[in-house]
Amino acid sequence: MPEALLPRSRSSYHHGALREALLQAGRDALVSGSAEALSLRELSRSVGVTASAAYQHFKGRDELLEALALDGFLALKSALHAAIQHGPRSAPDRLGQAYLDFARQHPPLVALMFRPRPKGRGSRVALDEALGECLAEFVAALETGRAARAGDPTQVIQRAVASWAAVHGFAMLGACQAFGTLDEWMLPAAATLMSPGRREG
Amino acid sequence: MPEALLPRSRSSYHHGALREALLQAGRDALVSGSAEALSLRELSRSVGVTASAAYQHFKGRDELLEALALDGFLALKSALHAAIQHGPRSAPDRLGQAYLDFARQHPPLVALMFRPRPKGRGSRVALDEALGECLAEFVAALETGRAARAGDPTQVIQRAVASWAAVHGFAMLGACQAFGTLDEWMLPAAATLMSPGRREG
DNA sequence: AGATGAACTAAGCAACGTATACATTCCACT
DNA sequence: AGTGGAATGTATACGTTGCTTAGTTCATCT
Repeated sequence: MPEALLPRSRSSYHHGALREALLQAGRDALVSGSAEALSLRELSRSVGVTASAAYQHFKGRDELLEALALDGFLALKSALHAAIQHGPRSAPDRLGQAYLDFARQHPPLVALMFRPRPKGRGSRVALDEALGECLAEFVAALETGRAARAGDPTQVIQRAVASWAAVHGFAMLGACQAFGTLDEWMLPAAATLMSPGRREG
Repeated sequence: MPEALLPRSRSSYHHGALREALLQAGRDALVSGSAEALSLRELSRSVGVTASAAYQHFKGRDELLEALALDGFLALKSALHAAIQHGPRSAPDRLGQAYLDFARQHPPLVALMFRPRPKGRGSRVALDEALGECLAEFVAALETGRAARAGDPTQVIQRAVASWAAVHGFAMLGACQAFGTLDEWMLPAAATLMSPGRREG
């Protein structure tokens, strides 16, 4: 645990980095528990602070969850970016694998990131931005293949979203443990969908 | 509202069909609100009964949610079954369309149905059964094409799950309103993924 | 008629999210 | 250095939630 997230001194009145400490506690909680079970009071308690203190940094529980979701998208983007840089197999394959790994390692986080949005909330621009950056990684992965470069830009994006949807579907079905764990054939099937230029056997 | 869901008489002590009334109230609540926001107390209140009464029919809130999820899977199965029976275009296309329609019409329900399962809960056999019946509809849709019949059974199922994952991914990305609404190209792209024998222009 | 068990009510507990009022600490200006 | 205001924390309280326990009413069976 980085020192910066601890109170500056044992008896310090001010925490010093409460917002980040709360987010870190939230990340930790999301490793094993669902976002629904995440309690603002318990988070505050775990960092040694009153519940009301959290309201200095978040408008409420929902805004904290939104911050955690944004955090998750940034982490996902990093993971995808790292995956397509180098390694065996094709870039789309590596991207898909990285996506499924991420989803398998943080199921509650992914559920939080992609939960249905309440009707007319237009205030999620930061989330949409991060979403766009993730899409850019899909585009980048597809553009490493020469075939994809031929299509016009909108078609490239369309293919990127299709790829995203495919791996995301596998990730979600895997997370809810439909059909046991899909591990045996999930990965090859997902890879198949990820590479639109080829067909399986 | 069917008469069977109403109390037998105005001053009746016993409700008479409380379990189904609670489920119906839950379905109604899931039309506009998330499962997280669903309150057992408010549900009971809305059907004119004390909260404790619900515990005669469900072990707790979670079991009620599970019953609603099961209900959702049965509804989904019916929708898929009806879709592949007849209509224009191919059966897989119709199935995919029906799936996306269902997801768009009941986003909170779908989120509940496919939420990540808590680790070692083995008591969801009914849910797994309904899941299997939905998968059967995907298999049936794919088997209307002659190409799919050639593969061995495990490969057919693999293709069915791949199709499911593809449309499900689109449904989820659509539900969380990534990229605005994906309507413009979501459907054709999804249809592309659903029909593994063809490729888009 | 009397008993038995299912379905409900009443009352109460701990925990939650949130709002308000107050206390403390830090920063910037003089 | 001293001071005032903003930032950041505490204390407390309100209403709601899930759930438990103990009592009440009803239907049914012998």
